[in-house]
Amino acid sequence: MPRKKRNRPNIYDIATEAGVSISMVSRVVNGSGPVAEAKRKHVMAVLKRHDYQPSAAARSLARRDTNVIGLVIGASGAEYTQLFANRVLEGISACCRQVNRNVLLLWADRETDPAELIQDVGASVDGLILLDMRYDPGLTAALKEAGLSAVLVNEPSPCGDEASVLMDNRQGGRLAADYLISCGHRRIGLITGDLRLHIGRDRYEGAVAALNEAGLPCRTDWVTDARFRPKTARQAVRELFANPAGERPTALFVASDLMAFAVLDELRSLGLNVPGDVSVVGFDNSLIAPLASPPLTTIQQPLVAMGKRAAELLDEVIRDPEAKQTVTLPLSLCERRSVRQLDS
Amino acid sequence: MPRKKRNRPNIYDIATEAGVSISMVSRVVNGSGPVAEAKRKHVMAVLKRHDYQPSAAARSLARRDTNVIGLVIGASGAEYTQLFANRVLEGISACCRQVNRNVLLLWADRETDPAELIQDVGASVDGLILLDMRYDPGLTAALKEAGLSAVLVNEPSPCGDEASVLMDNRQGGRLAADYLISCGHRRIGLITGDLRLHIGRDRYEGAVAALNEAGLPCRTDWVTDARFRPKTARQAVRELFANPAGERPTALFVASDLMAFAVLDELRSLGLNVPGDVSVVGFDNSLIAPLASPPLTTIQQPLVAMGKRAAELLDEVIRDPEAKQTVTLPLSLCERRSVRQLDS
DNA sequence: TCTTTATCCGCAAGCGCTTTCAGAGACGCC
DNA sequence: GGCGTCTCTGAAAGCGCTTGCGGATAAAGA
Repeated sequence: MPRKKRNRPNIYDIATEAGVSISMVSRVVNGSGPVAEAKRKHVMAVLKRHDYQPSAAARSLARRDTNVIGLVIGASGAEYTQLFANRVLEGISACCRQVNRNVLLLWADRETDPAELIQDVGASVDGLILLDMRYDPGLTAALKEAGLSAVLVNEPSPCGDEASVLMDNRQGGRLAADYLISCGHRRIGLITGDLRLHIGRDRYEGAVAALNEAGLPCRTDWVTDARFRPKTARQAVRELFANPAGERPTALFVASDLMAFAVLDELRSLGLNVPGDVSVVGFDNSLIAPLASPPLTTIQQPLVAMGKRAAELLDEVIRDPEAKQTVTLPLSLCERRSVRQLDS
Repeated sequence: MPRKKRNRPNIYDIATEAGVSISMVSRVVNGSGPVAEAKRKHVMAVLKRHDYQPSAAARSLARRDTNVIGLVIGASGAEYTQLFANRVLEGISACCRQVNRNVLLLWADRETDPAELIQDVGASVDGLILLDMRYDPGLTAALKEAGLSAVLVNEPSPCGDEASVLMDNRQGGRLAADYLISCGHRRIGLITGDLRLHIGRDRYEGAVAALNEAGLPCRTDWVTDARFRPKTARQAVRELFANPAGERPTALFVASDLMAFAVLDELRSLGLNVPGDVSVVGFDNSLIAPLASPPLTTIQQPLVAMGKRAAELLDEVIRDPEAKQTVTLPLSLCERRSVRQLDS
């Protein structure tokens, strides 16, 4: 281990060269305390000249904070969950860069105990953003124990113990159904995600609400809980369109792109044309949506915005632990070519 | 800003309670220096009892290192590049966790100047892993300037200035072609990535080499440089199969899953069955591969392994900057259902 | 018993920065 | 001219940990 780079100038070097005390330099660097304008300029110049960069370690030690937040990415979902994680991360990163905060990456695979993880890194971060972690009461305890603030992303905090940022799945579901309705569809089928999960339930309820408000009955034989599983979704389609005699939906709202993808494929193999014979709108606007055939109209998650907001929120909560709140971001519609305008 | 959690016990607390000096505690914690076994045990017990966790900041300051590595993720590629980043990240994370090192996340969007970024974080990391960053000579300079070691992932270091971990695209291309050949295919078409990029070129050359070794001519009218663009790949397919009279390939090697996806779709709309009429193998084994219809046989990138290796390599390089080397990892075949065994 | 070595241990000097506190000028006022 | 009042500035005390070095203590050789 090389002893030290020791090339970087420290605060003493700067102070000496500028002919002032280190306190002076510190104040200039941090813009704290009163400093005569002339002197400030002068020190500033020396600072620039040397590309002075205060030692993060020393600063942390003196300030008793770290200027670092931890981002723990849960591996709760399947791979495609992580597909979303990226965008969120992008938002977080952008925000942190602005306020000059660093983000520590914590990967929580299935075996890692969240509490343990928190304890491990507790000393090296000011706060945590928990992404796609299944909530667990022990978590709140661990956080308190470590004296850390946290914000949950994509997971509500049951007792309001933590701040959280969510997307409005209900509104998303409503959006999808409303869109279909506005395109003239009256016979709309629902292939939902797992109704035992708030995420699946909300999307479903939103859609149903929209349907009801439009005076459209929600036929129970046209809704299937496919549990977010593409295979199950496929089967749902087969059942839905099995009977050539019976009445069929002209449009399907599918609660995830992944399922929608399978639905599209199944429809095709049934000889049904999309959007000619049946329209479909998905949910997520994941990377695969534009790749589908036809490109999938879907509901777009505000991923980057969620990341940004989470970072901001964490900032607030670190400053004032009582400021915790939960913010819910709206989704939007991303039109592509899987929905047909009915001109009836 | 709350003054301080100040609940965490520090080394003095431990020392006092154990009735020894802080040096003792430090030695026990770090397993350095000679310590009588009995005392060691005793101190250890106190340590456990309090869940003592040394302050990272203080330690960094004293040791003049940070125990943190930076992972800078370039946004060079499109979104789907980041799709891969995730897995690599998983590998890095796993490795770092083992050696108890932290990883700092640096997001380099298009506007961020790498050199500037390096200078910014230079003080807070011991080394850098550069993921999907286009190489640029200024980079080496910036690294040297900051006194940082680095390893490049997915990008060779032109002058060997940095360590790097790559995947063997050439071998991958060869693997794909060999597989097709072993399945009895003799008429094989190639839809390549951008041949001006090493990544596209290598995959192409590998395939050609395999073809040649099998005594199969590589018909120039059967290879198209589609530049990694799905649209262009589509068009290539149309041209390839336009003439019903002419001889057509029975199999296609497509240099990326994304293109392969488009190829599949185009073939379908041409009324061609996969794998009945034509077989296709992709490259990447991205998330979409299993979703294709039919599920895509493809070449699997050793993403997680690359991440692991990169982290290990960085460790070595930090320890001994002269130890830089470039390691190349092999790809493997991931069989699914888009290739047919010819029983001719 | 008296060195000599080996083995353990604690002292104290940092690491580079922040921040309190009190002192030093400068200024205006009575 | 003496005295508050301000405004700036520097000295110094940490923050919590590592580590070189010399002093104890114990074991061992003379």
